[in-house]
Formats: sequence, C-alpha cells, structure tokens
Amino acid sequence: MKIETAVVALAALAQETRLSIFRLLVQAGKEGVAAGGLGEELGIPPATLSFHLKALSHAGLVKSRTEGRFVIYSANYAEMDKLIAYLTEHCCAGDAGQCAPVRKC
Amino acid sequence: MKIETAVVALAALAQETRLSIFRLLVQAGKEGVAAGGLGEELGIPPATLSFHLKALSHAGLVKSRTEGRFVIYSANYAEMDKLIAYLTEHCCAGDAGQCAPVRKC
DNA sequence: TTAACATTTCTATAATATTGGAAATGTAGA
DNA sequence: TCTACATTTCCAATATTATAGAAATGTTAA
Repeated sequence: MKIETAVVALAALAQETRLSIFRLLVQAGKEGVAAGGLGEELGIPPATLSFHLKALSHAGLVKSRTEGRFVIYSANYAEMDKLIAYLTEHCCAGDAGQCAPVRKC
Repeated sequence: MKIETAVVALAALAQETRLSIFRLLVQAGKEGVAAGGLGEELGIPPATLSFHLKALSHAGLVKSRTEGRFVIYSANYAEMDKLIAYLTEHCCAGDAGQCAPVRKC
C-alpha cells in the first residue's frame, strides 16, 4: 500500500460519523445494510449519509450493491486488512513487536 | 479506547505530512529526532512542522523531551498499539479473523 | 550580557470538509 | 402509466484544516 492510499483510508475513518458507519457495517457482516437502514440507525439525513458513504467508498473501505430500490453497503474487510497491515509494518517497526496486536497463538 | 480518541488519532495520521513525520519517528526508534532534524529531512518550514507536531502530540502518538535548545520527538508506540487494537477489534470483527494481520505463530 | 540558534506562537490566507434542504434520478408495485 | 419510495446529486452556508512568514520565547555558549 502506498502512503497516499493509506492517507485516503485513514481520512475516511478519521471522522466520527464515518467511523460509526464503518463499525456498523463491520458488525453487520458481509450481508451488509441498506443506506436507509444506516441513516435510520445513526440518525443521519440522506444527503449527509450519501456524502460520507461516498468517502468510504472512494477509500475502498466499503462495497455496495443494488437490490431493487435499495443500495446495500458492506465493509470491505480486505481493504481494512491492508490498512492495518500498512500501519503495523510502517508505523510500528523500528522497535519490532512493540505494536503488534495481542494475539494468543 | 473510545471512538473519539480513535478519531483524533486517525485524523492525526490522515495527512501525508504528518504520516511521514510519524513514519520517520517510528524508524528512528525511541532515541527520537529533534524537530529541526525532521524539518530538514522532510523539507517542512518550522511553523508548519510545529503545527503538525502539535496535532500528533495532541493525539498522543508522539512524545517529546527537551534537551538544551532542542526538542526531541519520538513515536509513542504504546498509543499506536492501542489504535491498531481498536481498529482490529471494532473494525474487523463480525467476520472474525478476516482482518487479522498476517503473523507466523 | 550578548549573539546565535531552535522552536513555538501569532497571524493571515487559502484550501478543503461538513452539513442538510431541495431537486433529480431510478426502481417497484398498483 | 402513475405514484411511492430509496438514494444521489446539486447547491449554499458554515466550519475546520493547512500553509508559512514574521515575531516572540527560551536556551546555550562566548
């Protein structure tokens, strides 16, 4: 991942409304949630929601598919994986292991 | 970590100049680098550098100590660890394991 | 004390992001 | 086709962020 890509992804998540949307989508799993569902759940007006979904989408962090009148959004786990890998590799090295997430192996 | 804290940390890293500063500090290790050294390395004028260091500092991602006339900045690995843990926990769950950084255990 | 230097604060300007109402677009069912 | 509904685009107002010169602050060494 290039630094520009990382910056775009970080910027997409660096906003409370968008981070909330993304968290909700992560929780929802790969089934996803319709735009309207997100708006209702989080109390965001349609235009504002659409604006934020565009940012997340542009960053590649969410995918969308159309089902009839609904647009279903879902988290793109693969892209999030890449972002975390980037942060772990470039922003935690130097003193290796220091920032590795705790895992029971 | 609260969502507000995560947003502040993400916002601190969601800017190319600041992400570059942080990467450089991570590489530099716990010894750290003087503000002037960062400015010279990255070609950033003092006032601009100071502005960005303040943002990183406010997010808790960097620490600083004064040595004579120099202010030495260093990465706060612990805070970065917390951020990665937050992202892994809240933004990669739902379909557990999907986003876990690849590690050989 | 005085001069040199490192860094921050002050300040103004420019650029970018956020918000949400209203209108436009597209789809489904009557 | 006509109507209802979901979502997006358009637009304008507002807020926040980034940039960097100049001045201020603090520190060291002569």
